[in-house]
Amino acid sequence: MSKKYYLTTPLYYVNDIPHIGHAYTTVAADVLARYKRQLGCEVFFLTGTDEHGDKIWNAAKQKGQETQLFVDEVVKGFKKAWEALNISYDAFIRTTDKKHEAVVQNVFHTLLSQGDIYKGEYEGWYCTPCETYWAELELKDDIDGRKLCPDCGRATDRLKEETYFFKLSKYQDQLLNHIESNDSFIQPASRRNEITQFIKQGLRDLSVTRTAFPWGVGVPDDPKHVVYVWFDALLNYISAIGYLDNKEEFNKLWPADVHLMGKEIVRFHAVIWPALLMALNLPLPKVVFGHGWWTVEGKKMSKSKGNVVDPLALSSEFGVDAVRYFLLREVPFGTDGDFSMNAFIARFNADLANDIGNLLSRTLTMVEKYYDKVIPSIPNERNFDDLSNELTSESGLSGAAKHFRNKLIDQFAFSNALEAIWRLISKANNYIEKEAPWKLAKAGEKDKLAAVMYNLCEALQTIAYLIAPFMPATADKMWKQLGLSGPSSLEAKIDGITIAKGEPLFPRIQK
RNA sequence: CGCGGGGUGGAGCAGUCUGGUAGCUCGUCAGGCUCAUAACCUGAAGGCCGUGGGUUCAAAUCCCACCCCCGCAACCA
Repeated sequence: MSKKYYLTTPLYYVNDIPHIGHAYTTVAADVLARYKRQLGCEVFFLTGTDEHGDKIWNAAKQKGQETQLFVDEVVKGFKKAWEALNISYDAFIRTTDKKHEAVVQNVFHTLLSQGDIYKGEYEGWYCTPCETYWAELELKDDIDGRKLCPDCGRATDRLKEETYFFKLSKYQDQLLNHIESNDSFIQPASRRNEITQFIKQGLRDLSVTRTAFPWGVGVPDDPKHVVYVWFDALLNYISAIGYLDNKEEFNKLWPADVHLMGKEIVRFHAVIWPALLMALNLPLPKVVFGHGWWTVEGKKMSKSKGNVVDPLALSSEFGVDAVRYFLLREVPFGTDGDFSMNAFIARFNADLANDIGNLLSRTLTMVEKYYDKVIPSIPNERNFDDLSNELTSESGLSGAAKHFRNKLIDQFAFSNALEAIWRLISKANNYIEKEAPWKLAKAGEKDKLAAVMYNLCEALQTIAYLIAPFMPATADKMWKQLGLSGPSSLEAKIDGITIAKGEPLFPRIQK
C-alpha cells in the first residue's frame, strides 16, 4: 500500500498575471510532488485561484468587464503559466467553483449555529479612497491629531460597520499549545517564533464578512454580507478534496501533509486556518511552510517599479528547467533571496552548461568514439579500483547523493539537495580527469577503459534520476541520449545499450 | 523597552544550538589536460568572523552593552 501525500500551494489572487513569486511556490510544490511520486507515494497536488474580494471586483469594473468573465481570463493565464513551467498539479480549484462555494456556506452556517461565529460591530479607522481599514499603530498622526492613511496620506474616518466575527480568541491557548508541542508544524523555525510571539500578544476575534462590495460568497440568510476572502480561500484545502461531497476521498487525504506559501501569508495559515479547523473538529495540517521572498536586482519587486520578473519570458528564452533550477538552487528555501540576470547567467553557465551539460557531452562523445555508440560491459567486476567503486556504488558517492537528496528534500532544503547532487556530478568530472580515458585508449588498456566508460554512463543515469523532480525535461533528455527507456527508473544493467547523443543540454550563454 | 531575522576573505552564503586547526560556490592568479559546450582537473592568494567588554586554558560560537541593515504589525508569492 502506497503512502498518500497531500500538498498545496496557496490559491493565487487573480488580480494580476503570474510572476516569479507565484512561480517559486508552485515550482517548489511541483518538485515535492514529483519527488514523492518517484518514491512511490500516492500524491495529490492542489493549486488554484482565489477569485473573490473587492480588489478583483474593482479591477473588473475598471476594465468594464463582467467580473466572472474577467476572472475566467486571468485564470487562463495561470493555467498557461503552470503548463509552461511543467507543473504536475492534480487538481486546480477556483473559489468561484460551485462546489467550493457550497462548502464555504456550509461551514459558515455550522460555525454560526454552534456559536463560533456571532454578529457584532467592527469599528476602525477607514480610508475611504483606499477602501481599507488600518490598524491604529500603522496610522500617521498629523499636526491636528488627525489619523492619516499610511498609503495615500489622506485623513481616515472612524467607522462602524455591522459584521460577523469568528471567535478566534477562543482558540488561542489550544493553538499555542499545538505549536509549542509540534516543532515541525510551522517552518522554518524563524517563522514559528514570529507566529508564537504574535499569538502571545493576544488574538482578537476576526471579522469574517464584508458589506462594502458584493463579489464574494453570500452569507446564508443575510444577503447584505459576503464572506471575507481569507475565510473563503482557506477552505479550499478541504473543499477541493470532497469535504462535503466525497467523504471517502476526504478521509483518505486529510490532513494535508504540507501547505507551501510565501512568508507573508503564514499568519493566515498558521493562526486563522488551524483555528477554523479546530472549530470544525478536524485535524490540523502537518506542516505549514513559509518560504522567503525574491527581490529583483536588489530591489523589492513591485508593479509600480516595473521590475516584476516574468517567469514565462525567462523560461522561453533559457528553458524551463534553467528557471526551475535557479529558483530552487540560488537561495535556501526559508530565506529571502535576490534575482538578478548576472546571478542567473552565472548559475546557468557554471552549474548547468559546464558541470552537468558538459559531463554528458564529453562522456557520450567518448562512447561514440571508442565503442561505436554502444555502452561497453564491465570486463571483470565493477570494483576496478577505489575511485570507480566510490563513484557508482550504493555505499559510495552515488548512494550518498541519493541519501542526502532524499533527506534534504524531506526537510524542504531544496538548495542543499541540489548541492548534494552536484557533488556527484563534480566527482564524475573529476573521475574523467583522473582516469583519462583518452590515454587508456591510446595505451590499449581495454578493460580499464570499458570500466571507466561504463561507470560514467551509470553515474549519468543516476544523476538523471536524482534531478528528475527538479528538472523533468532535462532528465528525459539525458535518458534519451543515454539510450535508456527512462523516465523514472534506475535500470540495473545498461551495457549493450546504444546511445543517441543529441544537442547540448544547456548551451552556454555568451555574455 | 511591539515582534522577528541578519551583519563571516572581492560577491553570495555555511558554520553559532552541542566553544578547540574558519568551510563552500562564484570571481582573481598560476599550472595541468585535450574526451568535452574556450568546457574539465590541480594548486595559490585573499578573512583582526559589525563594535566594546566579560566568562574560559581556549570564543565566529556562551554572557552583557551598543551600532547598522531587513522584514512583520491582522487582504502584497
